[in-house]
Amino acid sequence: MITVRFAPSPTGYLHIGGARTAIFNWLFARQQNGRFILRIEDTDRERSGTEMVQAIFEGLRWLGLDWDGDPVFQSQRLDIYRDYANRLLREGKAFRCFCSAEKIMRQREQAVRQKITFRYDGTCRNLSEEEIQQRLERNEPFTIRFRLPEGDVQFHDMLHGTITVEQEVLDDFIILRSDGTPTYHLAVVVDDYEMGITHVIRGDDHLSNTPKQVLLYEAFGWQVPQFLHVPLIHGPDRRRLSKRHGATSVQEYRDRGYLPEAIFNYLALLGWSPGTDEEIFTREELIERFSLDGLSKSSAIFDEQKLLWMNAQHLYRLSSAELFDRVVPFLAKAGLAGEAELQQRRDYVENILELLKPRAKRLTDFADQMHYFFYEPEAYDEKGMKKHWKGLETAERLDMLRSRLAGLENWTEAEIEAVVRDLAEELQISAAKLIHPTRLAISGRTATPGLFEVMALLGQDVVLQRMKKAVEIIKNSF
RNA sequence: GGCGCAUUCGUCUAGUGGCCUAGGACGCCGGCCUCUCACGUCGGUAACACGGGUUCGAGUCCCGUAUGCGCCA
Repeated sequence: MITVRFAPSPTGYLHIGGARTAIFNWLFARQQNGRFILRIEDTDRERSGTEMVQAIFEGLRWLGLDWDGDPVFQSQRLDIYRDYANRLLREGKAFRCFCSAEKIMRQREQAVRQKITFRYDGTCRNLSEEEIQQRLERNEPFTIRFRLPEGDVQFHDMLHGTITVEQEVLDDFIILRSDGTPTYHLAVVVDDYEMGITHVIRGDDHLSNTPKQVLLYEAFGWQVPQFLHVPLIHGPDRRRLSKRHGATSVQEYRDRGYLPEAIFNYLALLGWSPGTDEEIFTREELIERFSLDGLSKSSAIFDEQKLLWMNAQHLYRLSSAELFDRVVPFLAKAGLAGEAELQQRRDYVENILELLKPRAKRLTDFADQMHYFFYEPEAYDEKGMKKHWKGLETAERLDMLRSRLAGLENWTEAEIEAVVRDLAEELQISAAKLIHPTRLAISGRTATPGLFEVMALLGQDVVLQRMKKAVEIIKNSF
């Protein structure tokens, strides 16, 4: 059985790039009936507050990425890493290094100045037993360094193929810091081994680190997992996606009215292709279609335009009942109406939603477009007034239409339309000459869903009242 | 600076030596539909980084250069 993992560090939000890596792992696990485990890499953090971790969980849950078993916290495994470091020490595959951080820093700076690559010079590589004992007794702080073996390092990456790194570019790297905490390389190898990870699917920013990890696997005598390094996501300026590019956390997109299924779909297709022309997929379809060999090797730029389009696609596919549940919090937040009132008028709201659905791209688009379904217009589109309310004859026509509508017994879309079109014919004008002024009168806007649908939904009383008010306004403006 | 990885329309991508006068999608532009706005639909715009090879034939294989990204930080 395959086992994969997603191993974020708790930053207080789920990063878009991390989310995509998680999606690839999850898709692979679910398709293979394998396991998808979560590991929180919180050793480097001074403080990894529970809120920071909760934010990650929340983001994953929102995207529908459920994980198997309990998450593993590196911060609770410090003793384990120390034990493994000591094991390498005992076996002579690692050694204590008493060089101070300051000394190493100086050497590094000097290397930079001389434009040469810094490598640890091996000062403590072969200290005598006595010297080590003496310095230990003096309580000198030390790090544990891995003793770099002879020979080049080679490993296989499922995407990139065989990668060879010459021994010269590596050095005796630190695996345990002087404060007893592990470095990334040690922790990741120990954890992946203990968690039984079979496939390490992660961002290719880790590709350069992999040789060191392979060396550790070999030193421990463990089988190396399958590696697969996926390319990173970049911003429009081709740099690695970061805060500078605006929203980078899934939470921000959620708050901006994006659907989790749309983010999921978009991210899955960013760096992966099903090999066909289809683009809109549900999570289930993606599980079915996903394949590691559809992954692309080059980095992809995050294109919010396309995400927006995809969001609209998923929005449109939602039933009005589903849409209702999703959009209510946004309507309430925008102050359109309280959640209780919206629930009470559920049928009415769902009908409105149905009309607005093909016109919305985000959940946040609805509140504004729904305003006139809840409140009488206080202002009218200025350009619209100039264009559609010019002249007293408009008021006369509107008034005529109003009284005819008042006599309508069956307030339905079809009946309303018949009244409007008949009147237009009688007056020998185009129906548009009635439609546009009326639209402005009842919505205050020039752009709405089909007028007759809107009128039918609004109800006879409301429509007549608004038309009456508009007639007055037009008359008074002359 | 060293090393690693990458390079097809503005963007996401299809393409695994002849099916490629390079396909799809987003965006943009235009037409249709139409009561407006959207949706939808039809059409257009636009790319194999460059230079050498290999081959009867290269977007596809090899080498180099350039550029970008990443790691060492």
